[in-house]
Amino acid sequence: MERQTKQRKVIMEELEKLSNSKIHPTASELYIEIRKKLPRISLGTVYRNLEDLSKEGEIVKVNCNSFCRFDIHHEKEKSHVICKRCEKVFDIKQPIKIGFDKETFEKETGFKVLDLRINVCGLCKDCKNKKVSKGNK
Amino acid sequence: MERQTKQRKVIMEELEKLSNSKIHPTASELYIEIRKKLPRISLGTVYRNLEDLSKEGEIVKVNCNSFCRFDIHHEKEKSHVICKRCEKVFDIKQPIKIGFDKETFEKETGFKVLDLRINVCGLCKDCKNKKVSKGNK
DNA sequence: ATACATGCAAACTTTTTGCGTCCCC
DNA sequence: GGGGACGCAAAAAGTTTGCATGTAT
Repeated sequence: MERQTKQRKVIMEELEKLSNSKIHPTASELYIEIRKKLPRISLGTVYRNLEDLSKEGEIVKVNCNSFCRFDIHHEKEKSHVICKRCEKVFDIKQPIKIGFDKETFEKETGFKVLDLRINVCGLCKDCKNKKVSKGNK
Repeated sequence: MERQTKQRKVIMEELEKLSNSKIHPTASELYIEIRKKLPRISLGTVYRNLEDLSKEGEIVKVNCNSFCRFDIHHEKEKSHVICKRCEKVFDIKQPIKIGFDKETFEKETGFKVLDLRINVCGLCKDCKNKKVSKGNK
């Protein structure tokens, strides 16, 4: 049903490659990378495809503070570690077990659960040790 | 240490009132509400205070898709239910239990954990039943 | 008194969109 | 061939910031 364009294919490939290297790029980081293969691709196309892929459940959009990062969709309940300062996203080794019964919740609330996100927010090793005055981001 | 201004006080009061009514406003929704009490307050002030309060751990900033919503900080591990379509944030009654050992994680990774967020993403009762064509948001 | 917060408006960043063209099915 | 996707550029939306002024301590 979705048209398989050159652009869409390369976007998926690059995101997959980066995600496998534990890098979860922003739209523009991915755009820069993809331009090495498709120099005429537009940022709008990257955004449009990432949005579609995310709606289809092919990839995961992780909301950081000022922008989003993207990850390929391995499992339904993948957790992400997010640094509040540099806004990088890291993976977590083993999945976090959570006591949540989707069926009961849906029945009780009428809410349709599409996915569960566990975000561990804090400061990464690099940012933790940087001194910060009030002004810093 | 933090200066107790009229603005800051009212922002906190209003957010508390709304949160207690299970409403988790965006910055501009809160701004509109606050202007009823402080007509000359600026949106910049609302943003500045929300940012500070969030850094101090007084409130929680919940990243939805296109903007953020705010909630007063009750517990360290409060979960939020987020509708992907209307981007409203709902509370969840009982806390979700999760198998995550902060100390071990910090020791293993060097990451400093500030808080844990469980986001249940999906479609709320109202949005679930609305027909959507590809164009819709 | 003075340092910090505010109001205002302009700027910035990220993301979305309209439109004419291209190309996948 | 036709409709959906693309490139381009402009716009939108949310958030941040510089500066002069006001105000909490």
